[in-house]
Amino acid sequence: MAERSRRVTSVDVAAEVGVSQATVARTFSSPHLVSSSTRQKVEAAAERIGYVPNAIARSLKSQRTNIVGAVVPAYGEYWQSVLTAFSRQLAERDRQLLLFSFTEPEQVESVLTSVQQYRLDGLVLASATIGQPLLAQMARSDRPLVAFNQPAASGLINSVSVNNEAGMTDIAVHLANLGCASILYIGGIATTSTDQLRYQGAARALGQRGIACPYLEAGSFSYDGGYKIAGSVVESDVLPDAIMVASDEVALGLLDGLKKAGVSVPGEVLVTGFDGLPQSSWAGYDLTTLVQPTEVLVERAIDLLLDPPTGGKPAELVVEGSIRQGLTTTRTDDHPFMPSA
Amino acid sequence: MAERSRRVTSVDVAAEVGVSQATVARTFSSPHLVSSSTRQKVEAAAERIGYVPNAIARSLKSQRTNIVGAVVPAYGEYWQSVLTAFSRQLAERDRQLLLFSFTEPEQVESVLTSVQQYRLDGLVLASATIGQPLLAQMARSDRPLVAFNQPAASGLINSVSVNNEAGMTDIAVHLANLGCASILYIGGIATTSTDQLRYQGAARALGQRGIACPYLEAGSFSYDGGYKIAGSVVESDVLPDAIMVASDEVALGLLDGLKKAGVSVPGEVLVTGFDGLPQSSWAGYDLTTLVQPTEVLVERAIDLLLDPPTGGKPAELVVEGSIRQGLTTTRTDDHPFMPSA
DNA sequence: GTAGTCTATGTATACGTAGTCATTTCAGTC
DNA sequence: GACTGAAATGACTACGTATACATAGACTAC
Repeated sequence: MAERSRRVTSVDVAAEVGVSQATVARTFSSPHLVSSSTRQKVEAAAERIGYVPNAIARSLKSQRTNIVGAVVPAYGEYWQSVLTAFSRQLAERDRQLLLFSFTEPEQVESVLTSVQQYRLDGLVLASATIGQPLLAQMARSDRPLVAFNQPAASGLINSVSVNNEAGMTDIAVHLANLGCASILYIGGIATTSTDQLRYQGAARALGQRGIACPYLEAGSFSYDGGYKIAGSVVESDVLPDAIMVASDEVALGLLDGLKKAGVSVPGEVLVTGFDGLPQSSWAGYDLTTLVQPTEVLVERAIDLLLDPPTGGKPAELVVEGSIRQGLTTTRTDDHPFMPSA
Repeated sequence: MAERSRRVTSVDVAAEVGVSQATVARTFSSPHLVSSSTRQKVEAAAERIGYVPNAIARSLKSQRTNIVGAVVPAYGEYWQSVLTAFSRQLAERDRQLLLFSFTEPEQVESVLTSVQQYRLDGLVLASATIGQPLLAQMARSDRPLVAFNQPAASGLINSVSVNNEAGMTDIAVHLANLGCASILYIGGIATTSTDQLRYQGAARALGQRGIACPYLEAGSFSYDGGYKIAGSVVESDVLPDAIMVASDEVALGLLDGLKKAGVSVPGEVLVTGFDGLPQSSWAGYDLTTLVQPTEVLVERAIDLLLDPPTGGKPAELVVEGSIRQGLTTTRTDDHPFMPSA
């Protein structure tokens, strides 16, 4: 009692019950190999002396950690929701999530070297800002790898994405059907593949209908980016009929920026987003947006991690989103443009 | 080439360079014990044959994982921001974050048994819904434990919290100084210590000024909780001068609910929150709230985890928040009550 | 020249478990 | 009652590293 007791191991339990260490180990890792009578004795003894299996030792021996890593940007409403979905769904499959977050794209490289030290069962790369060279390097790893909503990774490693192009096309068609004749597109960061695909989806659909679609860059995928760029939009002589924004968070900033500038939505201009954040459906915004099927995307990604397809080219999963219509594209009577007029 | 090469270990590097395995290990874990010439040779060889230290084996031997666990609710804007802060600050200290999220309070117990298997360097318990019995059980663990914003844990394990009571007092005084004579308090979940402390801070300060402060429970700490309870508030015959809400997320829901009901804020009623979420300062809401110093709180928590105070009673850190005044408590001319009138 | 000190390295072992192989137990059958 | 196959268990080793201990050399100080 005077001395702090040593760590309790499976050997201690074995001694307590009078069986071998192997039997104790089997009781916890493959119970079906142990007779029910010994199993009960072992479990009782473990409980009594406070034995808890050591996952570190198990991982070393079995070469499996039951842990999945995720490299995710530290900021952004969208990534936070993705993270939550991963954590929850992994827990349902008895896996844990080891989080590697980063604030600057330059940090990713050093993060990845850190990642390699843990022999994780798999790794999710979730960011639009991991460059192709780095991806190619990671692809040589023998661990399952999945790029999440990072279209640039296609062909290099397994990837799961929402259909960015088709999604934005849906929104564009929606706006065109409402009679919009002039549409401004606000992107996040023009160099990201996500941004490019979404813009292409919009531009192509609108081009076919003879509608121009100038591109304006917010400079980030943040609320502030959208709020600030509202100023530039208002300064121009004439407002477009509608503004398509590359992401919900930017769109929410834009909405507030427009409101402050005295521009009415949807009265003077329609606004749309992309992602389907919870906040977008908050009554204060009620943004029309393309809802990403995040739960499905995450489920597919985890599938790819836990039993990866063998051989051949990397999988390239694309899942369709669905449009959610909000007040920001609900036509009102005083709307300046009338398709049938 | 035909055969898949084996995993590369420190033994392989040792053979390549012509030194012992111990020297290779020292090169990576205690470089100062190795001469710079050998170190360079070892590092070069490691790079050449693709050696990466195995953190699992290191952890098993050294009894340190360099990983901190966090038990956090899966939902809620506030917890997501806390999580991000932890992940980022831990990365700065060369630690990783293993995430254990849960959706129902009942899950916590099973999560904790899972947690024990990983011999983590420390564990953050961040939720208002972990009961005292469970805490007492965890307190017997030999690993550093910190309760984050969970006042009920005081005395049982190390804890770090914002000063809930003083913070809400500040808000109450702020409202009283604006001349509010009738104030309604909307709590999240009445049984949580967080909720209780915040209400006490409000009720005491207002009581001293002869202002009643009825308590209404939203039933959750969510946006929806606030949105729905707006209905109950509006139904009552007379609106209070102000509504104090226990958390920002609930307050944002309430604001939208009031707006939908046609109640003007701050025209007809003032509204305040607690937490200081980014969304609260979005122009669409501009909520008066008590801003938690999250970065500081997280820093203190990590300090307690990484070098825990020895002996004595558990530490009980309380950090002061600061009020941020927004439009929701900015008096307008058409305000129904006038303190000097 | 010798004792002492310090640095750099090697040897050997332990961390706690899973799984391979061998051995024992046992129920079932002719 | 001997044989058979399956079920249950035990002995042993490997997973890849960190570190205590020992040792060899280089250097200082008398």
